[in-house]
Amino acid sequence: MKEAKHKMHKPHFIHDIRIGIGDMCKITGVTGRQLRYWEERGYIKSLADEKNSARKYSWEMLYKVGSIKAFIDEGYTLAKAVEKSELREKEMAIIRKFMATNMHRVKITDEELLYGQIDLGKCEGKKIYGVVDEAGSHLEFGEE
DNA sequence: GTTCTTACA
DNA sequence: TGTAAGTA
Repeated sequence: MKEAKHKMHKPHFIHDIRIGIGDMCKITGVTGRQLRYWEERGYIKSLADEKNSARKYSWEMLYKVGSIKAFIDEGYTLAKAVEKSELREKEMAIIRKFMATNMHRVKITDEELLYGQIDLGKCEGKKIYGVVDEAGSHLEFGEE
Protein backbone atom coordinates (compact mmCIF):
# COMPACT_ATOMS: atom_id res chain seq x y z
CA MET A 1 0.00 0.00 0.00
CA LYS A 2 2.82 2.38 0.68
CA GLU A 3 5.16 1.34 -2.12
CA ALA A 4 2.53 2.31 -4.64
CA LYS A 5 2.06 5.72 -3.09
CA HIS A 6 3.69 7.54 -5.95
CA LYS A 7 1.71 5.57 -8.49
CA MET A 8 -1.70 6.13 -7.00
CA HIS A 9 -3.11 8.45 -9.65
CA LYS A 10 -6.74 9.00 -10.25
CA PRO A 11 -7.96 7.83 -13.70
CA HIS A 12 -8.21 11.30 -15.14
CA PHE A 13 -4.67 12.32 -14.42
CA ILE A 14 -2.50 13.21 -17.34
CA HIS A 15 -0.21 10.26 -16.68
CA ASP A 16 -2.98 7.94 -17.73
CA ILE A 17 -3.59 9.70 -21.02
CA ARG A 18 -3.16 7.57 -24.12
CA ILE A 19 -3.02 9.26 -27.49
CA GLY A 20 -3.32 7.68 -30.90
CA ILE A 21 -0.85 8.49 -33.64
CA GLY A 22 -3.47 10.46 -35.53
CA ASP A 23 -4.05 12.85 -32.66
CA MET A 24 -0.32 13.02 -32.00
CA CYS A 25 0.16 14.25 -35.56
CA LYS A 26 -2.60 16.86 -35.30
CA ILE A 27 -1.38 18.19 -31.96
CA THR A 28 2.37 18.30 -32.63
CA GLY A 29 2.51 18.78 -36.37
CA VAL A 30 4.85 15.82 -36.73
CA THR A 31 3.92 13.32 -39.46
CA GLY A 32 3.17 9.67 -38.79
CA ARG A 33 6.12 8.75 -40.97
CA GLN A 34 8.40 10.77 -38.70
CA LEU A 35 6.94 9.34 -35.50
CA ARG A 36 7.54 5.77 -36.70
CA TYR A 37 11.07 6.65 -37.79
CA TRP A 38 11.89 8.38 -34.51
CA GLU A 39 10.67 5.33 -32.67
CA GLU A 40 12.73 3.04 -34.89
CA ARG A 41 15.77 5.11 -33.95
CA GLY A 42 14.92 4.84 -30.27
CA TYR A 43 14.21 8.53 -29.80
CA ILE A 44 10.65 8.00 -28.62
CA LYS A 45 8.55 5.10 -27.38
CA SER A 46 5.00 3.99 -27.93
CA LEU A 47 2.74 1.54 -26.20
CA ALA A 48 1.33 -1.21 -28.38
CA ASP A 49 -2.44 -1.23 -28.25
CA GLU A 50 -3.78 -4.46 -26.79
CA LYS A 51 -6.18 -5.20 -29.63
CA ASN A 52 -4.52 -4.14 -32.86
CA SER A 53 -0.93 -3.10 -33.38
CA ALA A 54 -1.76 0.58 -33.35
CA ARG A 55 0.53 2.83 -31.36
CA LYS A 56 -0.47 4.68 -28.25
CA TYR A 57 1.50 7.52 -26.76
CA SER A 58 1.76 8.71 -23.17
CA TRP A 59 1.61 12.28 -21.95
CA GLU A 60 5.37 12.20 -21.54
CA MET A 61 5.86 11.25 -25.19
CA LEU A 62 3.39 13.89 -26.34
CA TYR A 63 5.47 16.42 -24.46
CA LYS A 64 8.75 15.05 -25.76
CA VAL A 65 7.61 14.96 -29.38
CA GLY A 66 6.42 18.54 -29.09
CA SER A 67 9.77 19.48 -27.60
CA ILE A 68 11.77 17.78 -30.35
CA LYS A 69 9.53 19.34 -32.98
CA ALA A 70 10.16 22.79 -31.53
CA PHE A 71 13.93 22.34 -31.74
CA ILE A 72 13.68 21.01 -35.29
CA ASP A 73 11.68 24.08 -36.26
CA GLU A 74 14.49 26.17 -34.81
CA GLY A 75 16.81 24.54 -37.32
CA TYR A 76 18.38 21.68 -35.38
CA THR A 77 18.85 18.27 -36.96
CA LEU A 78 16.74 15.45 -35.56
CA ALA A 79 19.64 13.99 -33.57
CA LYS A 80 20.52 17.39 -32.08
CA ALA A 81 16.89 18.18 -31.37
CA VAL A 82 16.53 14.94 -29.41
CA GLU A 83 19.74 15.68 -27.54
CA LYS A 84 18.55 19.17 -26.62
CA SER A 85 15.14 17.84 -25.61
CA GLU A 86 16.52 15.15 -23.31
CA LEU A 87 19.07 17.47 -21.77
CA ARG A 88 16.43 20.09 -21.10
CA GLU A 89 14.14 17.52 -19.49
CA LYS A 90 16.90 16.49 -17.09
CA GLU A 91 17.70 20.09 -16.28
CA MET A 92 14.04 20.71 -15.57
CA ALA A 93 13.91 17.68 -13.27
CA ILE A 94 16.74 19.15 -11.21
CA ILE A 95 15.05 22.53 -11.15
CA ARG A 96 11.83 20.92 -9.90
CA LYS A 97 13.71 19.14 -7.12
CA PHE A 98 15.34 22.37 -6.06
CA MET A 99 12.13 24.35 -6.18
CA ALA A 100 10.19 21.69 -4.29
CA THR A 101 12.44 22.30 -1.31
CA ASN A 102 13.45 25.92 -1.68
CA MET A 103 10.44 27.63 -3.17
CA HIS A 104 8.63 28.60 0.00
CA ARG A 105 6.22 31.05 -1.46
CA VAL A 106 5.50 33.02 -4.60
CA LYS A 107 4.08 36.48 -4.16
CA ILE A 108 2.33 37.72 -7.27
CA THR A 109 3.03 41.36 -7.91
CA ASP A 110 1.24 41.68 -11.24
CA GLU A 111 -1.30 39.10 -12.33
CA GLU A 112 -1.61 40.54 -15.82
CA LEU A 113 2.09 40.67 -16.67
CA LEU A 114 2.93 37.65 -14.50
CA TYR A 115 5.44 39.41 -12.33
CA GLY A 116 6.25 38.01 -8.92
CA GLN A 117 8.63 37.46 -6.06
CA ILE A 118 9.80 33.96 -5.21
CA ASP A 119 10.84 33.29 -1.62
CA LEU A 120 13.97 31.15 -1.95
CA GLY A 121 14.67 30.92 1.76
CA LYS A 122 17.80 32.05 3.54
CA CYS A 123 21.49 31.98 2.82
CA GLU A 124 23.96 33.03 5.52
CA GLY A 125 21.21 34.71 7.47
CA LYS A 126 19.79 36.69 4.60
CA LYS A 127 16.50 36.16 2.87
CA ILE A 128 16.82 35.51 -0.85
CA TYR A 129 14.19 36.37 -3.40
CA GLY A 130 13.93 35.53 -7.06
CA VAL A 131 12.26 38.53 -8.62
CA VAL A 132 10.48 38.70 -11.96
CA ASP A 133 9.45 42.19 -13.01
CA GLU A 134 9.60 44.73 -15.83
CA ALA A 135 13.39 44.56 -15.66
CA GLY A 136 13.38 40.82 -16.34
CA SER A 137 14.43 38.51 -13.55
CA HIS A 138 17.08 38.76 -10.85
CA LEU A 139 17.92 37.92 -7.25
CA GLU A 140 17.40 40.19 -4.28
CA PHE A 141 18.23 40.11 -0.61
CA GLY A 142 15.32 40.58 1.73
CA GLU A 143 15.53 43.38 4.27
CA GLU A 144 15.74 42.30 7.89
C1' DG B 1 -11.82 5.62 -42.05
C1' DT B 2 -7.33 4.78 -39.55
C1' DT B 3 -2.97 2.55 -38.89
C1' DC B 4 0.64 -0.77 -40.14
C1' DT B 5 4.59 -2.47 -42.89
C1' DT B 6 7.30 -2.47 -46.89
C1' DA B 7 9.31 -0.41 -50.70
C1' DC B 8 10.65 3.10 -53.90
C1' DA B 9 11.65 8.02 -55.39
C1' DT C 1 11.05 12.11 -45.53
C1' DG C 2 6.85 11.77 -48.73
C1' DT C 3 3.98 8.68 -50.89
C1' DA C 4 1.83 4.43 -52.82
C1' DA C 5 0.33 -0.27 -52.17
C1' DG C 6 -2.01 -3.88 -49.85
C1' DT C 7 -3.59 -5.27 -45.05
C1' DA C 8 -5.78 -5.72 -40.68
